[in-house]
Amino acid sequence: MTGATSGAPSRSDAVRNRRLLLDAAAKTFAERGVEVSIAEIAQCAGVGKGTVFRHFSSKEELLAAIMLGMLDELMDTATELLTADDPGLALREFMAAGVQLLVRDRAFCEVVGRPSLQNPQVRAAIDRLCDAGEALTARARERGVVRPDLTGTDVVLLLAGIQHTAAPLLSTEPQAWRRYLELALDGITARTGRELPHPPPRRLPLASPHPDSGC
Amino acid sequence: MTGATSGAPSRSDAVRNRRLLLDAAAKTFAERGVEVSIAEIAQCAGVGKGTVFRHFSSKEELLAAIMLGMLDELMDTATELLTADDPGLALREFMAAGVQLLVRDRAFCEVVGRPSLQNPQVRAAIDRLCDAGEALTARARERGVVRPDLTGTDVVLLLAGIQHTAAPLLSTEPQAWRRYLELALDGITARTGRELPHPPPRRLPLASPHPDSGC
Amino acid sequence: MTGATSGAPSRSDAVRNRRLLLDAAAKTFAERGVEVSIAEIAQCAGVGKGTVFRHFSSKEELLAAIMLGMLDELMDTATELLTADDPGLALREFMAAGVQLLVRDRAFCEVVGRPSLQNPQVRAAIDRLCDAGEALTARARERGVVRPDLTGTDVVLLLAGIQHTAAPLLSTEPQAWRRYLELALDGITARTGRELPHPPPRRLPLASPHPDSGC
Amino acid sequence: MTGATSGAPSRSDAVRNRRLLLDAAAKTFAERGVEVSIAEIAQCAGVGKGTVFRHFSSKEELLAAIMLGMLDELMDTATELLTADDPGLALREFMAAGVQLLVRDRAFCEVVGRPSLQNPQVRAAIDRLCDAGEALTARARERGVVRPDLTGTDVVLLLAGIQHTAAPLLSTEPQAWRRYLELALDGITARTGRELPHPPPRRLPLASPHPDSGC
DNA sequence: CATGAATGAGGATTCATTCAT
DNA sequence: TATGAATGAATCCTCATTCAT
Repeated sequence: MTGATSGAPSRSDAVRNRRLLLDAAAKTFAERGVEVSIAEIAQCAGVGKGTVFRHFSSKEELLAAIMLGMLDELMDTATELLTADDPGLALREFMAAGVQLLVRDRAFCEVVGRPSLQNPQVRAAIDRLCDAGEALTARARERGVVRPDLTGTDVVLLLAGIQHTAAPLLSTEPQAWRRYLELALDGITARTGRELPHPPPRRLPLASPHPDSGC
Repeated sequence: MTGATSGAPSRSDAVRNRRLLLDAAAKTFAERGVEVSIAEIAQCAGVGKGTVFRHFSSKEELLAAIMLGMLDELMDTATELLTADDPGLALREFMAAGVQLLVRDRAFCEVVGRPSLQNPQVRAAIDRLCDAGEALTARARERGVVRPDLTGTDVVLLLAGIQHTAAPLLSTEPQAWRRYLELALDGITARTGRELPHPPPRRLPLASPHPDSGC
Repeated sequence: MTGATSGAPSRSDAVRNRRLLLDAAAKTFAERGVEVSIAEIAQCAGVGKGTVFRHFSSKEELLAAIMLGMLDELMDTATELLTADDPGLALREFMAAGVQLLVRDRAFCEVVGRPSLQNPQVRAAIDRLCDAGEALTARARERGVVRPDLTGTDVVLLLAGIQHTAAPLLSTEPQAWRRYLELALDGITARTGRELPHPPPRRLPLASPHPDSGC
Repeated sequence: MTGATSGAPSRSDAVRNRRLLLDAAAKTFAERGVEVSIAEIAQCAGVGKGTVFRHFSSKEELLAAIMLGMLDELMDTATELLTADDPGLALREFMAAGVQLLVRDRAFCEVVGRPSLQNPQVRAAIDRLCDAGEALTARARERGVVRPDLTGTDVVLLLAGIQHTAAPLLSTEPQAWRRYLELALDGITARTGRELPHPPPRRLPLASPHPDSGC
């Protein structure tokens, strides 16, 4: 349920430390991005650096665990919203929840579409999220409240896009994302008759958009 | 017009090296982001590390020079489009140009809304770009082809948002951004009668969207 | 008493390494001056560079720790001598101890009156040393064995002066400083009736004697 | 006469550049010490870096040339004073001149007793200076105005010692050296009956007082 | 000759990760 | 098991010196 990557420890203090660590890491990553040092996270959690590596074999893995937690959280929201009465409203609420998550978490933003996403479990979680997004979208499509060629993956991708649109404003206008969410909603509900130009994505390929290349 | 930050050298070999350097840096930053080391850029340019610092007194300044070049390029596009016949089409073309620029350059994406933006010249260039965006938007607003409360800053912000939306797809679908540009255009041209929820931004504040905080 | 700047580590290996480090740094600084690289000190101590920075957060701090140790040592000598029977002899012994310390340590010489002295703890230690010097001098003045306008700060300043006078000879004549100490003692015990020309210093201002200036 | 180390150039612009360079280097070394970069000296002289190396094959050599100039200047003073009426006053004036030279020149201070002094021409100039100092001292000794075992080398060494004694005060009390010059004069004129403890130096050995040693 | 561009060794410092206690 | 000490690769940057223009 938690998306733990390492086998969950059994001793109670270990369990407690893992919790402490995840909370501290989540908070620190959220505030300062993926660049925070392990030392800082450890200090924030009140444990030694060694303990971090006992629970997570690398920084990468710790980051993945945090990201998984957030994805799972959003996934839960999506699942709940699947049973909502108004599919259009449900979609809007899903998007609002997703954007808010991103807005509150700097690392989450940095990770989306980046190498860390190569982690298989994170990939799987995103796939599940896209599926849930698709389910929400399908309901909205059926009701005709969104354009017919909109996919769940589009919706998930838009979350990051909306956050990123608002990003430069957020420090002074923490709610500015609502403006761009609204704009996006107007975009996806527009019935223009025209199809969107590029074939709809089904799944995220998850490779870096700017792959390395020799010189 | 050129956006050069350091005085251009006059000797032919220096000019050539500076060109080599800017090209290598642009290419490397574009592909790998702002994290690439100076050593790598130097190697890519076929010069010594010291030469980089002869031309640009710090990594920051080199990055700023590249960014300024790109911003100026986009600015030029905007200026040209200001005299186009169809204001709606002009706006679309401006946005397409901007998104394409971002799509091709990882560093450019990373720099937008981030600490590097603190560089005064880059800030000024972005302000100019927002002004140009506003001019383009104003013309479109007057013709009624975009919603009345859309600003030039909205438009500039959307560039990064659209790029970011498509980012995870770009390595396999390099043109995917067109899909989200279209979606955004549908959003900004929608005449819903409703105002967008958050007051429109006039200028970018340029502080980090995720300010540090203690633990 | 110990003059440690960083909290002393508790683990036995760390304590040992810190000792190794301080000894190596003291020795290397003493022999080669403040310019020695951290790498060299680390190698001399048989530890990695990182270990140096674990114990001392910067080269400056390491240097300060060494200097503080020496100043404290001299301070202890001064304190002991304060209870000696013969105030004149006590002053002489204090000066001999101080000059010897300087003679043995190149970095200590370089640090006196130089920017490193900006370190608040080192400044404070020097102030304390001047106070102790003043106490010793006061006793000698009362007995009439030194000129009436001689201050403790004069005495402390003379330590460096005497060392520096002898410096060029020391490699071939390690005891040459005794000659100039004697000369200085004759100077400070002289009862000429004339006052020394410049008002006596009370405390060391500690700014660089050759401040920068443009060209 | 100038102590040039490189053959004096013949073309008039080269002569002029050499002069410019020496003046700029003297000024810059004086103010900032031996650590100033060649680039800065070149800029201060208004010439290119290459020109510095055309005239002086290394920074070391440039420094030596400056030092030679100063030593020659002091030497000239000494020579003049040899014909003065009052040998005691002459010695005092020589010492005052020497200390003032040091006080005004940070590099000169740094160089005395340091590796740069290994330069043969500088060594020779110092030897000559010691000889001149000895001549002045001899006259004073004959008149009985200085202690009988004082040598010219003692006197020269004392110049640096006096400057160094006053060094920490000089930025706030530029004339403080006069206090310590007086103290030194009282020391060397004292007729205690006792001989100074260490055999008088005849010549300066000029090796670093803190020779390197392996670890 | 004069210039200043290019070089690259060297220096301080950071940080993920390993490992002895 | 938890700790934090040790490590060393990697990074940005400086500067004396060389050399093409």
